[in-house]
Amino acid sequence: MPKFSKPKDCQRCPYRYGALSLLDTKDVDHIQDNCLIVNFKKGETICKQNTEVTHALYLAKGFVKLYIEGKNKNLILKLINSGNYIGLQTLFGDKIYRYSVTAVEDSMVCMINSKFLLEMASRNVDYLFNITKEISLSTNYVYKRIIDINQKQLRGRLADSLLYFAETIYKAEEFELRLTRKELAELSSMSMENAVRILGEFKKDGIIEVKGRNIKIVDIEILRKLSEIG
Amino acid sequence: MPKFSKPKDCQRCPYRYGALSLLDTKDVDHIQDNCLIVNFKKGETICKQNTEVTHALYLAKGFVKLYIEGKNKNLILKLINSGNYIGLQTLFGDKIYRYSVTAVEDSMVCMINSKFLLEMASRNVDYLFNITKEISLSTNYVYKRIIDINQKQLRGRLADSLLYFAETIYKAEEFELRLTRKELAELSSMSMENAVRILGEFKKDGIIEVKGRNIKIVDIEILRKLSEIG
DNA sequence: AAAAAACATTGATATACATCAATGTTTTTT
DNA sequence: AAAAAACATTGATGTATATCAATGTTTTTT
Repeated sequence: MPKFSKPKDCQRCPYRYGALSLLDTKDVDHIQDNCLIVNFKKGETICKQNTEVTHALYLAKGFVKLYIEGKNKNLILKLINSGNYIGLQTLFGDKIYRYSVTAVEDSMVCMINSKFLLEMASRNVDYLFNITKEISLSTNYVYKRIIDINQKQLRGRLADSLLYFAETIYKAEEFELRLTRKELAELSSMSMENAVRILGEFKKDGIIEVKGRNIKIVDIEILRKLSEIG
Repeated sequence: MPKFSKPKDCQRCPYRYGALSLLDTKDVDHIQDNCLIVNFKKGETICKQNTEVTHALYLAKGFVKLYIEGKNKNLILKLINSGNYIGLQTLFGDKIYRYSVTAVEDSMVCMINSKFLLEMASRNVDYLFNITKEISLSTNYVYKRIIDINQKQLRGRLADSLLYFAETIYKAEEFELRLTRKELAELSSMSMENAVRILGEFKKDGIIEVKGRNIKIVDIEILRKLSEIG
């Protein structure tokens, strides 16, 4: 079960949001007053699709997956590392979560009263500008995803996922995938069986090395090519 | 070929953007100074995927399609009626169009220098707030599209498109579809042949009436059900 | 008004992918 | 340490959908 606590000192918090520097001391203190720290254990749900948005969610520590729940299967839209807000656009849109977020690893989330955050944003142009930028970039990413899902086939999509890990999530060509095969499949928009099969193919072809959840990318250029041809 | 002209009086323009009222007279005049009106004929490209964003595009008059160009086929993400900005998030993101926009009907577009618009937005919180809201809502829409494409099958997706026309675009259950069958297919993420086939099925089942590009929805409830079950 | 081009329709065929099924491996629980 | 549950792998089968092909209709061009 999630454990709650109040933040002590946001100003000097090692996990604090970069753009907090755009606010003056008083506003940061206000955030602190309107914030609750919640700790989630691996597998716990941080927010649930179709429910009302009452707080802005800032991922201070941990690793989470953001996914859309479909009838039979889910689609993992992105993985989020610490130091980022989770889905800002829901705050400004119609205030209903379009997705669910679950902790892939134990995570610490700062929940900031959304009404308060909006009010504060509407007083601080620089801060709002920064948020708008983030929303925009994340929208661009969804544009990329939608066309990849729509047009690439299995190999191209799995290559995309592997590149996503190497270039965006782990920033390394060797990493321990912290996802199950099923989750890898949900990220790549395919069945779990096919994710396994193609992982095997890539391994056989010497593009990657796989040992359980440890993956090493041997030939990233081929992956890039596979991603490109789709 | 597009015809250029300078706006005469944005303040009293019948096609002007609703949120212009959030700006003072001086800023509206500034917009006017930094704006160019361009008329596009049906079929002409308004902006092209992967090119640099230099202007904000406001659709004053007309009807356009916004689509992502893939290798073999395109995906129409949305249709845009007059009175709306076209893809605001590109202004705040990395300034590269993630999509192309083409006039479905003759259209009049106000092109506002993007640097100027950003500068002005960063001085007018209310205006920026309004823009952020629009970006957010449009992102939510893409979230919906991505899951529909990913999980629904042909019938469900075509039902979605028909409901989109009836509820959002034409706001009527009888309308002249201003798209070709190929475009309808690109909007519904399927082959043109299947779009035709399923349209035929729906007709045979008495759900819609079709005569060329004229469509009348007879039983919208069944469409809603088809959309829901996917 | 004729010719050309674009658009629309329908059936037959091919295929990428999911689903099903059986079995093995690892992790968690008791 | 044993049992149960979750996770992973591989092959066989089924199916939704794209592609191919042929033909008809409408629109545009000359």
